[in-house]
Order: sequence, then C-alpha cells, then structure tokens
Amino acid sequence: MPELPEVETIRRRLASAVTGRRIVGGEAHSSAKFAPATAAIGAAISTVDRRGKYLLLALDDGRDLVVHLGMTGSLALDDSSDPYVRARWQLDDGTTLRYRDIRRFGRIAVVPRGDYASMPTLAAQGPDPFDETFTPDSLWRATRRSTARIKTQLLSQRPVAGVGNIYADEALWRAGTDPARRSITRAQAERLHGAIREVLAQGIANGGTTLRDYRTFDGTTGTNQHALDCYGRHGEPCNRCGTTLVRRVIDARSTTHCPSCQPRR
DNA sequence: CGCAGCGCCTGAAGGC
DNA sequence: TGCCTTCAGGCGCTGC
Repeated sequence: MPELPEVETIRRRLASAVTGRRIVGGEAHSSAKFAPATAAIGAAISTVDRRGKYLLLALDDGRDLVVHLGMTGSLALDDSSDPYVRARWQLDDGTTLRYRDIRRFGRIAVVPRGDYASMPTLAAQGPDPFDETFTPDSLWRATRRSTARIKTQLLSQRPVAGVGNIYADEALWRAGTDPARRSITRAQAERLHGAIREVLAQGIANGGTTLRDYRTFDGTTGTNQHALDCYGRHGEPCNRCGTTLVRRVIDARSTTHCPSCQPRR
C-alpha cells in the first residue's frame, strides 16, 4: 500500500540510480495496465519526480513515464525473474530496472508530458501536501465542495494528493476529527491541514510504513509501522486518552478511530 | 458533475 | 490436513 511517504522514499533512491540513463530495451506484461512500459524504450530519463502517489520519470523526448504502484507494486535494480515481475527496462549502464506487482493493482503509462487524461485521478488530484498551495483554506474550501465523508474525501486525492488509508486514519486521529463526518469546521480544517503534513513528514523520515508488501528501492523495510498511533490499532488503548480504539467500515474502507478524541457531530 | 457501488487481483489468515 | 471464506484496498468505470 504505497502512499506518499513510501513513494517518496522510493523516488529518492530511484532518482540517484536512473537519472541520466537511457532505456535501451525492455519487456512488459501483456495487460493494458503494464504493456505501455515498452513505449519508453529509446528515451533517456531526465528527472524522477512525484505527484501524490504517482512517480513521473521525465523522458528526454518530451514524454513522461508514469508509474503507479497500486497496492503491491515495487521498483528495484534487479535483473532476476519471478512470476510477479510485470515490466523490465534495460538501462545503458548494464543495469535492469524491474517493476514487480503481485496483485496487479498498479499501472504504467507513457504519455506526452502533462497529458494525464488516461489517468483521471492523477489529472484531477489536489496539491502536493508540502506545496505552498496546500493551505488550511484550500483544504477547507475543498471539503465544502463535497458531501462525502471526510475520510473518503481524503482518499479521493482531490483536497490533497498522496493520502491513503493508513495516513488518513493517522491524520484524522491527530486532528481529532471523526472520519465519518461529511463536513468540518474552519478550525478543524486548520488542525487537519497540520496533521496531514505531520504524519506524512514523519512517514518519510521513517522510510515509509511496511505492513505487508511495501519495500524501499533497496529492498529494505520502512520503520513507520512502529510509530502509528491509530491505523490497525483497534482494540488497543488510544495513545492520547486511553480509550479503546474502535474499528468500523467507512465506504468499504477499514477504519480505526478513537470514539473519545474523535467524537461524532 | 458528484457520488456510490462494483470489479479487479492474489496471498495470508482464520474457521470448520 | 485441507478446503473454503474473508480480508487487505487504490483506482477506473458505470449508473444515477
């Protein structure tokens, strides 16, 4: 479940490994989600950027190689093979960049730079959480345009890009906001804005959260799973007030919250 | 246009 | 022991 901190952790190491390299060969799984990977053959990688959970490898011919890791996707320099490798790019220094994805929820595309019509979530997503355009007011205005539950709004990527199920639970817990609310006050938006930045910055500092499949570019695990206050801790005491954390399902997403710190209404 | 529901995927874990 | 069910969940698509 790579979310922004996991993708950013991968991006930093990926950038130092592949920036400036030319893609001289490659192959991909035949499904429409991965087959476009081979369209990048022949181009060189100028930069490795990130927007929300999407990796953007800018190519020197004016296109972007877009990689979304889905639930179980990972990237590594590794030329070995196993049944879950969905794409492979040979680079001009003799190394091989490998995309592995057990459940195939990820996606690879090659598009003209900035043309994300084929990836509607990327095209419509909100500001990066560390961008100056993400402010308490921008968050509050976004939530006022929607009637969906606040957690579902965060998962939509529209108020801010990069938040998934883990960091949504963490941020809402930190802000003291009930995830099932359909609207929030200006004061709550202020707290939630700060909480989102804090939990994501902490996740990056800890190299990401490894619960099941996530691995860094080097194949190691992150350590943020040891720093979680809320996600997956249902049945355990709240780290702030001691109340037992409760699990419930919100719009088909497993959700943990503190009934005392995150009251209804 | 926004929202809600569904399907995609596969391994791990739990029940009987 | 082994089979079956449930769960994890980001995102694209569809229907209202």
